[in-house]
Amino acid sequence: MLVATYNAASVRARLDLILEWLSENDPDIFAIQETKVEDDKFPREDFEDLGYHVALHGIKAWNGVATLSKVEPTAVRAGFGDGIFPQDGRIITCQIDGIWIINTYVPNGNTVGSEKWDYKMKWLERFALYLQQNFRPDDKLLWLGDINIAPTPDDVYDSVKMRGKVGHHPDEFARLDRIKAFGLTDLFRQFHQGAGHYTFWDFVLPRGYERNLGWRIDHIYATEPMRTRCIRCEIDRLPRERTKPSDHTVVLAEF
DNA sequence: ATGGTTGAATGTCAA
Repeated sequence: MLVATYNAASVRARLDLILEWLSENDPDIFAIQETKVEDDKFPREDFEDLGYHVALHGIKAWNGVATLSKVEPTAVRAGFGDGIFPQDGRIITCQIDGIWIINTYVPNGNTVGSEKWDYKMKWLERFALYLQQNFRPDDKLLWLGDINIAPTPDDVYDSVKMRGKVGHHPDEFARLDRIKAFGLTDLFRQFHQGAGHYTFWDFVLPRGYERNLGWRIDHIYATEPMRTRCIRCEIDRLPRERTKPSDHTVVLAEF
């Protein structure tokens, strides 16, 4: 089984790129973040034509998550399902072929100390609670998406410069540790060590991709029953090298 | 020193 995740930075702007990637790689599950489109405008048919079911939680203009799967998803839940936390297109959960798939677009946080930063902290705390209240560590479960945290010094191009900034801050590390304490493992680090493995390169930095000024902020986490079944986890840089790319690229895991 | 790019929407914000 092949599972992949991709922050598309607009699913419509990236439609041809995604359709080609799906045709070439034939994943069983493909999680998209930052779809930037309401559900009734999502290009559903293009994916259905390739044999995918589509589970959506989109809003107008920003955010938005979509989970595509060859096997029909069940128990689809958009948002945290508590009627309290904002339904802002950042989390969609479903069960696919007996495996829980939680696809998230974690808030960016903008700048440390801002209102958006506070929301990111609260969101991460809410997500830790969501795991504890809805799942067990011995469930077959994957958490994947744009996590918006580079958790170790190897996960960002200049850790000394970025430490204490948004995306590489101790308060983020602590909250991610608490989430992982549920029983989740970062699959990429099961197979690859060291610096330079990134999933996002900021458009703003001149020749940022060519100079590999990146961040590893798109992750796939697994509970123990899925970790032991994982045989491969890779970053595919090809989508980032295309014309009109997203600023992120695809991360994939095989089971 | 606060630049630079992209997408959605058409103001300007979010990333």
